[in-house]
Amino acid sequence: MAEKKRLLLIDGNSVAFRAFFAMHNQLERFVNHAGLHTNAIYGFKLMLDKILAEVDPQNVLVAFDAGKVTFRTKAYADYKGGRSKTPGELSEQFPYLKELLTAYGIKNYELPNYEADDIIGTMAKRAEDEGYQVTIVTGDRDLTQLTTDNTTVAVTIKGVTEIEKYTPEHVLEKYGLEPAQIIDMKGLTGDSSDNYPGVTKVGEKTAIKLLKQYGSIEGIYENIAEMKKSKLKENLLTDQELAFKCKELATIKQDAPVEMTLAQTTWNGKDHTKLVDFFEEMDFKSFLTQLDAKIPEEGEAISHLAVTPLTTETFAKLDLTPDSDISFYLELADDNYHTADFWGFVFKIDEKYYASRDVELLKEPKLKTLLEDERFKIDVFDGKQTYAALDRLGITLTGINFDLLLVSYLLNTSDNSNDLGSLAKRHNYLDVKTDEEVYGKGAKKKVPADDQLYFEHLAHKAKAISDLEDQLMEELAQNKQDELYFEIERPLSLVLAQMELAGIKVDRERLDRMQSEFKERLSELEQVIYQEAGEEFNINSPKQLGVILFEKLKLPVIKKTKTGYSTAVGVLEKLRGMSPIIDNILLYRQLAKLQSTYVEGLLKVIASDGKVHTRYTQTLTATGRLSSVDPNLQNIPVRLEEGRKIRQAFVPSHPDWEIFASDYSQIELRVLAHISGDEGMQQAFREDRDIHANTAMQIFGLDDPSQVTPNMRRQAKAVNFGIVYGISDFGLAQSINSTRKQAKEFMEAYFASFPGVHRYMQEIVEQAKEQGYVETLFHRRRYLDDINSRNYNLRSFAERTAMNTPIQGSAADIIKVAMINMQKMLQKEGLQAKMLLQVHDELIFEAPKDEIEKLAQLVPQVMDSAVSLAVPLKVESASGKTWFDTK
DNA sequence: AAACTCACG
DNA sequence: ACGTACGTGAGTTTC
Repeated sequence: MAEKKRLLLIDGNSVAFRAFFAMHNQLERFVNHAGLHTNAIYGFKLMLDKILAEVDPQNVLVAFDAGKVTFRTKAYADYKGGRSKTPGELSEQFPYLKELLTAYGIKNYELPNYEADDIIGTMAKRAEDEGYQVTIVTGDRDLTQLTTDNTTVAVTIKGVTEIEKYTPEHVLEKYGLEPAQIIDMKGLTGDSSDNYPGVTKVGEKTAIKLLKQYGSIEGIYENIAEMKKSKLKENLLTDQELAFKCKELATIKQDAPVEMTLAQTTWNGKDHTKLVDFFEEMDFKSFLTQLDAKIPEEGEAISHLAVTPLTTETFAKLDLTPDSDISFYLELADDNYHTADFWGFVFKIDEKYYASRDVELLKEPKLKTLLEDERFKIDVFDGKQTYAALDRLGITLTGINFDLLLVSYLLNTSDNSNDLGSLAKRHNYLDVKTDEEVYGKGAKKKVPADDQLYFEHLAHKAKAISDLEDQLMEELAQNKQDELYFEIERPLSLVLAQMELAGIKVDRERLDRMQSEFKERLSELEQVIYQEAGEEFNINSPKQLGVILFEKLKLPVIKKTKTGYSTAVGVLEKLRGMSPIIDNILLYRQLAKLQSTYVEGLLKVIASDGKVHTRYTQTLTATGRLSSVDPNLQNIPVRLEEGRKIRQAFVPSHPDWEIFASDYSQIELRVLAHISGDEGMQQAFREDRDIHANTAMQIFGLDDPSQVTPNMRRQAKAVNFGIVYGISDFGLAQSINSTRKQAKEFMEAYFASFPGVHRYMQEIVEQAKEQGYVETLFHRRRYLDDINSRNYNLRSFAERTAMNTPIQGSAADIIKVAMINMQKMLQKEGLQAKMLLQVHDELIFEAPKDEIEKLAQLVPQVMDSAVSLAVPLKVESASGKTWFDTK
């Protein structure tokens, strides 16, 4: 069967609105030389590119609303009444949006008396009758009523380039309704944005329930006599006329007098000249560069580069001076650079490229010097990885200048892909493929056999590093992030590499013993649980466990997940005492976790030197924290005694050495006291008071610490946590197992006691809404795209993030500074001690016994002088034979 | 690959 | 009317 023709229909007003508000926080950054706002045009263009590439349509039409008066306003005077006026910054963009469409070769259409929806409905119907496959793009979920087997409705979510596609199956899955029933639902619920009310007290949930039972509004009223007396029935009867009216309003016309024919919507592609003119007029520089990059060869083709395969013979050609512009890229077979096979390397030296598969060449004096002599400044992608991998070849990388990965992350902490190709694309640099494109993925991943193809890919990487340097460093400077890069992140990358390379010694025998102990206890527990359940099942399967607990044993269901019963710890704890099986399951879970994740997990990653070498991800978290992988050494158990014993397996790498650990006490709350300027809180820290007890006194209105009960302190501690996380009454209530009302009272009492904190919370959210991002003490920046969203959940989440990120992120900044200073200090003092681990607010070392005393003095001193805040930083230390003993 | 659960700060 | 505490990584089951 021949492939169907495809028609793309776009709801112009709706998508423009979405684009405008999605980029609302960027509003003032998108203004062209003539003073025109361009954010909606920009967003619209991104959406167009994406959907055109995806659908590859033969016909395209963008429909617009013609004006305020439509047949709906005639039928219902208040239709769309009370809707706030379109902002001037948006309405001025519409004429240019139409210009954009013209340049894209796309027709647009509007029809007096009708809305864009009706044009779309009508065209969709006509096209379907002609055997087309139709895709509709809109920001308005109401259009899902048009969904059929041949019409897909793509609703923009979260900005404009992400879409959710509705097929009849998806509508059914999402609402439990047929597409045609959407209008019945709207009739019942009304639509506040269109200002028609529907039936009193009927929301989505109720509407869906009614429609599942009666099929349609008509069906409901035919059977209403049989419904038993209820408030709902009363409301349905009172608002009967309204329900039918609203259904009519919600129904999209499929027979509007649209004059545009299907044939007239044929799409013949973009008009390149017009596009260039238009982008120039809009000052869309990045789009212009993209056009240029794409001109040489139609489509996705990448330019060719001449690469010299490097051999001992071709060394002679290398023309090097310290002034040379050098980029270096080392290719590895997978992302564990401590163990990965070497695939090759490339140098860009001025305008020439040299590549080889044989990394042994790097050991040749000429190249080794190039990498090790600090007079040569080298640009890289991921300096930490390059440093650590070269260390395996006995080479110490020195003179790192520009680190593309690191700089790109600092510019936007949400951009955390670590593929050079994808990362370059996000900076509008398209002349390098992704690794997946060149190497394939998963089991199929392999290095290309063809030298030409492979070396060119490497060369393009080196070129991208080099080409992006100026632009990104400029942006860094504009953001006032130079210090963050030069003084913190870049030096830190080498400190981290050294810590990873040092690794921490693991006592394999100890883990082996734990493994057999856990194995025995687990199988005993297993038998007991089977007995109590009356049958054998997989205890590790939440699904099977749910059936046992809630169906067979008929225990009450506390919480559901989207696929079934929740069996999480919180739930099981509520069921305690109702059946002996619960305690056994909890214990089983605890031991199974320790066994699989920690005992067996750790045993699996012990290297041949008897150590584990984690990798710290420096460019991942949105807040600036590190993370640790393979293994994760930042979540080794500590809270429960049983789990804490895992730490006995972490030992010094030499006899007569010890483990030494120091941690910041309450660093996040101290940071908060500093940045909020709250006098009372600062005072409490200056006097080194128990901060949770202090909070308890404040919120319970006590005047003496002796009046603070353990329970009050516990609740106050939860409030302090809540404050750091960006408080919500709901979240706090959950954490102290209390009511929302109670939580709200705590919050109010807290804010009354700490007015500076209250003011900070309001101001930071305000600031985030205005500039679209928040910053830490050292100008680490996190963009909050949803901060002005109309979606309550998205917006609330962004608001909490705005409150939390400067706190969590500044604490991360501080310990990073401490780490750099510490590494220098160890060197300066000529100590053998080694810094091994960082766990967000603590540093872990190993050292000869006779250096411990010195460390106990030095480490806290370095840590608490990392920055100077309005409150002192407090550091606590401990040492012992194993990590377990540093308490 | 997604969902669930649970370990850490 | 709605559903959230902030930031992570990893193991197991299920589809």
